[in-house]
Amino acid sequence: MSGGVEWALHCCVVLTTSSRPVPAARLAELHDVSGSYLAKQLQSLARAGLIHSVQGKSGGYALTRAPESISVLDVVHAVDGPGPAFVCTEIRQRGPLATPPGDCTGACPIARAMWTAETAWRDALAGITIADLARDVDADSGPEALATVRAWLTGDPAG
Amino acid sequence: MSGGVEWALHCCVVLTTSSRPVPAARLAELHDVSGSYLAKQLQSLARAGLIHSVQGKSGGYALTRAPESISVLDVVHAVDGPGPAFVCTEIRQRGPLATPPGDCTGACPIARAMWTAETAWRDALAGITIADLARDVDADSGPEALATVRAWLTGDPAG
DNA sequence: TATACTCGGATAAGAATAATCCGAGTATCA
DNA sequence: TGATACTCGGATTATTCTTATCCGAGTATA
Repeated sequence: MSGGVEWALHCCVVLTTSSRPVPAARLAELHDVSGSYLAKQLQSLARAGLIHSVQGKSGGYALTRAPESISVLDVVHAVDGPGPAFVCTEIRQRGPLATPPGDCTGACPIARAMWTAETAWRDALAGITIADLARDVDADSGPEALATVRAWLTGDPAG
Repeated sequence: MSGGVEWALHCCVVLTTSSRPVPAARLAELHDVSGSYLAKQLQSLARAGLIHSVQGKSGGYALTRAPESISVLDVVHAVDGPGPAFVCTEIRQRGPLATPPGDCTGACPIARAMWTAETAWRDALAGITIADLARDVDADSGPEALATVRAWLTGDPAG
């Protein structure tokens, strides 16, 4: 799993505090990460339609949908791609004892087992929304935490 | 997820057919994969205690435990390592609005969400054993499939 | 006792990730 | 209305991890 997922999730959570677009550079400064690279993750989120970009002087990124309708799985798929983590190379069809292609109607038992587990993983991620995460942050650090973030994000660049 | 997991699982399944040690080179030929690299995965399995190596002229690898007591999760952990796929870099403790370390008693909500999903994934893999996979192969390809593999593995090197 | 076969760890090549840069476009402000 | 300053966007490079390979240590065999 690429580390960009963590950054993307944190960005989505803090974006729930601001209805105005937030520049990528400001998000990078808030999290103390490379702005040049965070831009890449934000572009992935934008391509997936989770956030939308606003160009121009007071532009930036803002959530496209309500936080309740953005699942953690949506973010993971946007950043890491929707493909399965386990890729079956059809080993059973290779070697001297290869299974005839006619007998390979479905996926091989090993791939089925791995994909079943991945489905459980995806179902768990699909059941958690960005709104849930924001609520958990409130529960952990108190409501003033995200309020402070909101003020910092929308405040004066001199900070 | 590294591709070696697929090879390791296939090797464990075919090893259920033979009580005698099977050389790594023979397993590689059966699956038509790089013998030099498959050796690396088998060594990982041996270090984890899932298989044991026998040196000498008629040596090779054999399962250490009964197939019913080796879970798919055991194999994945042996090859890919037991660490979590999602690593939390404690972003909340960085930047101008860093959360004080005193407030960070537990994992942050984002890490909790990701790790909950990983637990679901591990639970699914822990519930499937190598014996289950071998039974599924029988169901898919018929009992003669693994019997043929057994004969080929233990048979004359001339093939 | 010599031999041939086995595993085991240390060593290079390749791919994917992580990080960076500069050009295209738009709302702002004079 | 026009110049400007700030924004995003894709193409380019460095680094880490995975993949692949090789040769040396050890043991049952004959």
